[in-house]
Amino acid sequence: MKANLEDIAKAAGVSKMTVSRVLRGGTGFSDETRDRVRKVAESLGYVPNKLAAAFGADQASTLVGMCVPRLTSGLFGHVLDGVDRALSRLGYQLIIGANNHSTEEEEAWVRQIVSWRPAGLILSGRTHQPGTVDLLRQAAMPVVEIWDLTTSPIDMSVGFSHFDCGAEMGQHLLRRGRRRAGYVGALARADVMGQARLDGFRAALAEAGHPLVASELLLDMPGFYAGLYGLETLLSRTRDLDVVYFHNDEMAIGGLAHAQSRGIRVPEDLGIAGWGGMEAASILPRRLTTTVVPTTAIGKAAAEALVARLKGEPGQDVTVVPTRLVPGETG
Amino acid sequence: MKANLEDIAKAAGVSKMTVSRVLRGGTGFSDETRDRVRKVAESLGYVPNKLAAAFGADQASTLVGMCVPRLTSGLFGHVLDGVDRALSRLGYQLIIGANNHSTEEEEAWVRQIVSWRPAGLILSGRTHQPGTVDLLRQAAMPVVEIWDLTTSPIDMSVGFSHFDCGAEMGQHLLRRGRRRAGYVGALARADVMGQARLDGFRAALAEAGHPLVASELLLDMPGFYAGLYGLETLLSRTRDLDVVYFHNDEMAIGGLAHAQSRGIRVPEDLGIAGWGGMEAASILPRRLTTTVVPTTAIGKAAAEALVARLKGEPGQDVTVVPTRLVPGETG
DNA sequence: CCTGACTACGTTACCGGTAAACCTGGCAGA
DNA sequence: TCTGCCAGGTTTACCGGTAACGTAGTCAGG
Repeated sequence: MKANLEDIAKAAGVSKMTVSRVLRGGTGFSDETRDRVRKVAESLGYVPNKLAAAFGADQASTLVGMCVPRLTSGLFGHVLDGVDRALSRLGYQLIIGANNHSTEEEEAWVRQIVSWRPAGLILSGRTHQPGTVDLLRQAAMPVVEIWDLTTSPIDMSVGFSHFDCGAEMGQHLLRRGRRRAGYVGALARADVMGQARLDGFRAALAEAGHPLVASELLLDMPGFYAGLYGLETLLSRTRDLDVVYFHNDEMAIGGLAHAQSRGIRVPEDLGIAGWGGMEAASILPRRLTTTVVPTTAIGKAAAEALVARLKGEPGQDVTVVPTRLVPGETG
Repeated sequence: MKANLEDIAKAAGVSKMTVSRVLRGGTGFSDETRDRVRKVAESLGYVPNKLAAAFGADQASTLVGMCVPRLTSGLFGHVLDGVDRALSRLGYQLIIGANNHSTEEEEAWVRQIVSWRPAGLILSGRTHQPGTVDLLRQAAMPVVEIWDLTTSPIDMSVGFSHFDCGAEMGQHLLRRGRRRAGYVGALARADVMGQARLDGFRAALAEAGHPLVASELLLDMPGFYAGLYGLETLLSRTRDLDVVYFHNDEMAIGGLAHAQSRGIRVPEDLGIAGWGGMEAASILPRRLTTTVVPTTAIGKAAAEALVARLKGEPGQDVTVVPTRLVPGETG
């Protein structure tokens, strides 16, 4: 990388400050100067140095950090997409990381990223290490917590309540006449948001006087196989269930596959419900009963909240992005 | 962000160079000095400034850029995951972007990222704008092109041949006795890699004397619905097919759903084959015939090739990561 | 006792931008 | 004619690190 502002300045016969102003589209130069500088910059193949710019100005870089639980989650892929579209349009660059549902890994990541002095951060979830929160508050950095809503965010929050998702599904299944519900989940210890859905589900059932009969929590990635084996295990312990709520749609589809292989009729013998709203779920022979999460909208809203804060525009600290329970033909 | 090296230096009664050496774990200081400096840094809540470090050293930052076609693709989620795990373990940070299968968008992204002077880049595909290639060659930056193999990479390449994938599937279906094949794809104009698979498929069929009968290329995201409608459209034009090859597994599953809804028996009336190896495909009542792509392995290999280059270790320029055709029960 | 090597630091000069203060010539108005 | 102002610049002083080099003190060996 050879050419810098000074090289251009010399070649164009102006000072490097003038070059800086021209290339950043400021004012205080004639049209001829502007054209000459631009031409020289072009011919020298000048590539701006954001490192120096962000460092020198000692403020607002155009880096934004985003930390998600897992990069392999289809849902978070859409959230990332929403964030990326909104930010790249405005000239920001996105640094990502995965915390594997661990607040310790999240803290390590945050420390790395903060040392790049980013314009802002987007974190997933409302649970963080105390040190993470201290660091971010002290740095007075714009932070958006997404996915799981909190009324007392570090800075801003965009999302919905996982507890309410679980409760709503519980109420729905009760209205459909289900009385003996089970639950199949995964990553039990680490995934606080899945846990919150289970808590909400359990609470809704208990309140109606038909408490959760059994649950199976696997220490595994929440995918198709986990759903399949999870339902198999659950049914081997307790045959007497009339509906099973799954951690997410992938697991629910795994559960459907297991039911089909055992000749269990869905929804006659057993109801099945998922969570997340993956596209595959809506195209099954029987549409999956699930909760659709507006993933891209959350990403977009988070990015916009962050940018509004950066520009000093007023914006609300907490943005609720509603989920939608979609009654299918499986529960 | 208040404390910097100088603050620590003053508080510890040493020069800031000594603080720099201590905090970076170098040599040239006594144990007492080390302990004192560390203690002071801790107590002041010092957060290193990588911006200044990368700028001052005027060389290799710990940023790595990665550009994928779409962030919503399940396959690329796994590639990202492989890259992220390998890089974050070594202290690198990942900047991502999506090019939407457009080399123009890719070039815009590359220009943005190069101005951060990253340690290296990972790009998807072998097709780039001439300006992109010039820029990268001139910057002498380590670059790994992944996904579609090329024998003449900008710098390094990790992947497999999409043409060969298509050809192999063509040969497989011919061996299974299929003679009248169709193809359903998406994003026809922009997705050169999907196009390469089609080319390979077409070539294999033609060579065997049973050329492709019909194809349907949708200008849409390659998802379940596109597969469903694509097959419907294809069959409305040409009923006389005995197998259909799809752009990817998601579309193939959409195709399966359409076949089921129309009472078309798979594989008796119609064979169906996909590509990619998504987990869902292997759990269908009838396992999908598809090509499994080692996504995570490609990400890992790309990251490792990049790091090897950065450390000056010898490594091969082209790494072939083989795909695996998995004969299922649908084709 | 002098020399040379080694340890444990300190000093200085940058890296490539940006902000802010500072020039300067020409022209309008008093 | 003098003054003030404005367009169109230039100059200077950083930002927070790092590399390269300088230097005082110590110690062993000849």
